[in-house]
Amino acid sequence: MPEDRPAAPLARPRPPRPDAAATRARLLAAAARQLAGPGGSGGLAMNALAREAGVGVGTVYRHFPTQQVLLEALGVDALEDLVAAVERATGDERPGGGLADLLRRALRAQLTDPALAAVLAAPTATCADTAALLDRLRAGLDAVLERDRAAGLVREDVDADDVRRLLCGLARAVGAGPGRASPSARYVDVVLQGLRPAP
Amino acid sequence: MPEDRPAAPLARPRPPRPDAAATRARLLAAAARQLAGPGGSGGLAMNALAREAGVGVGTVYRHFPTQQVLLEALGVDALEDLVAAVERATGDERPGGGLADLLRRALRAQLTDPALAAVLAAPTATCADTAALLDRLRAGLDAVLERDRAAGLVREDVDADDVRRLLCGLARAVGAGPGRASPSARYVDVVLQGLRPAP
Amino acid sequence: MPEDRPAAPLARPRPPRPDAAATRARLLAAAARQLAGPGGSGGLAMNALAREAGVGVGTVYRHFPTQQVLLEALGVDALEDLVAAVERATGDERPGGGLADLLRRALRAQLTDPALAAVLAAPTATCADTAALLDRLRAGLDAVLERDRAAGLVREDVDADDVRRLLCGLARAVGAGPGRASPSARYVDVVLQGLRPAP
Amino acid sequence: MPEDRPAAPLARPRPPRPDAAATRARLLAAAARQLAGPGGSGGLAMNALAREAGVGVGTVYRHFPTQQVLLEALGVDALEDLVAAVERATGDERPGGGLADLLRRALRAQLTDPALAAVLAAPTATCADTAALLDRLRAGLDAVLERDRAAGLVREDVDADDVRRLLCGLARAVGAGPGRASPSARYVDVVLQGLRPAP
DNA sequence: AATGAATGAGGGTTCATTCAT
DNA sequence: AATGAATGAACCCTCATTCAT
Repeated sequence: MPEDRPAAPLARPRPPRPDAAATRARLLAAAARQLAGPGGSGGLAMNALAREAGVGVGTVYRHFPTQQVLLEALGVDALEDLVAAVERATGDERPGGGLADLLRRALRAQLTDPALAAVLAAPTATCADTAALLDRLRAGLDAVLERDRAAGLVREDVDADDVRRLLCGLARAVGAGPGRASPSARYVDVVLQGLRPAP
Repeated sequence: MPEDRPAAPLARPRPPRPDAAATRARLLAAAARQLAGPGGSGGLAMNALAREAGVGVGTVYRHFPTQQVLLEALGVDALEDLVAAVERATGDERPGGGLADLLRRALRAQLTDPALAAVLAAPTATCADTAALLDRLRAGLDAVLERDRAAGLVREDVDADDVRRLLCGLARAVGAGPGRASPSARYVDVVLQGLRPAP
Repeated sequence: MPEDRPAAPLARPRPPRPDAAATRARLLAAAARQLAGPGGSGGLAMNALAREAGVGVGTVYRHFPTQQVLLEALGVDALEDLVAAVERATGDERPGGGLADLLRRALRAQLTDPALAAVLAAPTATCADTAALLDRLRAGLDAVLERDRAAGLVREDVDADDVRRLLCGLARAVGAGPGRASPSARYVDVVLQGLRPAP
Repeated sequence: MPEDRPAAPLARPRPPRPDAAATRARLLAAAARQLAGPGGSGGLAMNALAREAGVGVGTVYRHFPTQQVLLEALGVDALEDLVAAVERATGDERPGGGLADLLRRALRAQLTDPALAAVLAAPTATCADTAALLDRLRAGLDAVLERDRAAGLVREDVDADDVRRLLCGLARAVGAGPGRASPSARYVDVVLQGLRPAP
């Protein structure tokens, strides 16, 4: 078995040069700063980003041909975490425990990372990675819901996509006023209780 | 006849000339068209608005010095309707009935009129009118909540502003996916049930 | 007869303000300079034009929404002159005289004014004015050709559009080498002689 | 075995490595595709070219330090063919026959290969090869013209460079309208007849 | 009141070219 | 030789806003 041949050239786009990776990281950091940024604009202006990151515009475009691609790249880590949490919850046999936690975590993640909020709210993903993660998110949530539904803990008429949308709504509700920490627990509570089967 | 009175009675903004009123109406109509308009841009480009309404840009600025003012002017009618509904519900002695209706109505109004959604979500109103309406909205909602809370129908820890924010969240949830009619009833249901006191 | 009413509002886009007219003129002058310009680029960069003319970019776009519109505006005077000459030639009964003159004049005009060359070479006009002039050009040339053809002075198989295209070719031939004055007379000669019926 | 010879024989550009030759060929093919390519841009964007050819940009620059060099490299084959045809015509003793054929062929070649058109129209060649070919073209054409002039078949005042320029003009005339096949024969005819001595 | 010309910041994008690996 | 990351000037265009008429 030639375990030591230089690289696995299997359609894997080749390991990025280290300097390119560094640039990419700097760009992502700058973009995150900008997105959360003090202007509050939430915009992802490519030129501004280049300036902020101290690179030429072309470099931004080389790494992220589209703002959408950039956005998804920004959100992908948080999304991965979230998916991992969902899949962990899937493994849990006991009904009821997981969902509350997931909602709380998802809300917190959206508030922390606006890019995640944007990705969750966007109708469709551009990057294959993101799309795959969103699929896993849905599948995992559906599994959790199914389990809890079977235990009579969740309404019949709510599926994973409803949960995703309600999560977007939660983030918005929290964002629509002053105070970010205090209300979010209550709002999650409201939705959680609302997800139970009608008495 | 006081033909020579130098100015209008103080602070009362002289009744607008009929043609100015017509212009204003045309502007609002054009703006509404644009906001809902095709392209889904949702933007309120002043120049485009002027063109669409058949006036000069300057005229737009004369009527609406700020985009925020324009936005509030656009949303004010729907907001008035909503406030009226809330105040009607206030008059109703029977607990429990009004809130569901109000939520449904408010959600529908937001989906119909993006300007209302924006006004409800905005932290602060610029125009005195809007601010007053928002105050009345809060007062009315608080009254309704208080009544229902007293009847044990609503959680203790939710006030009018929470309801406003949750309404914004509802609009977002509906907007974050395909299908606008079907899910909205369910989502309102979820929130309504979630607003009840924990069992 | 109310001869003195302020203006004839007949779908005429209203007399431009004098200052706007001046700006427009400055823009056209700058554009002509640029087109002939030392960079030899022949480009019509809107930003560069704005800089050269000392106005903001927006102003350029206000006057000329498209580079094509600008180009046609640049060439329209020369085109009008040419059309006038053609139509004058049309009035001339004597066969044979006019065509030589027209070709010479058209070539000279193209060499003087690159915008005219571009307009003549372009497949289609964007502005109604230009299109109308091109139509008149064709009609006039066809009349001249018909007259001369009837007198046995011009080949049967050549029409106005062929003449237009050959004129573009002449301009190119002159431009494809050093010396602009001397060869052009000869080249026109060649084409003129070539347009006669084969012996 | 001279394993240690420091460099290739002076000024003779060492026979290219076979893989380099292949790369070069791929680049030329890709460039030709681009130049004729859809979008009709006719541009020779180096980056796009590299992508299309599946090499890095650097490689493009290694092979063709300038766009001009690339252009000449692209056109050189067609130019060689043309020169060969001219020199064959030179060998022909009979006056009159060759020129018509050469013009037709040259026009066709330009329409087929935009790079040839560009090279013929360009004031000066950058590459020695191209320059040499252009010299041979001129010499050959002059020989043909001289022969035909002696036979009274060609005007006195036209030389090889005029023919080159008229050829550029022909290509332009053909290109300045719809229909590429039909008019070109006629246009060549016009020029051919125009090149005869005035009657 | 109304007009619309002018402004110019700013965001989007492309592309020739250089250079470290 | 080859690579491709990085650069940044230059263009494109939109739009909020001001101001003289």
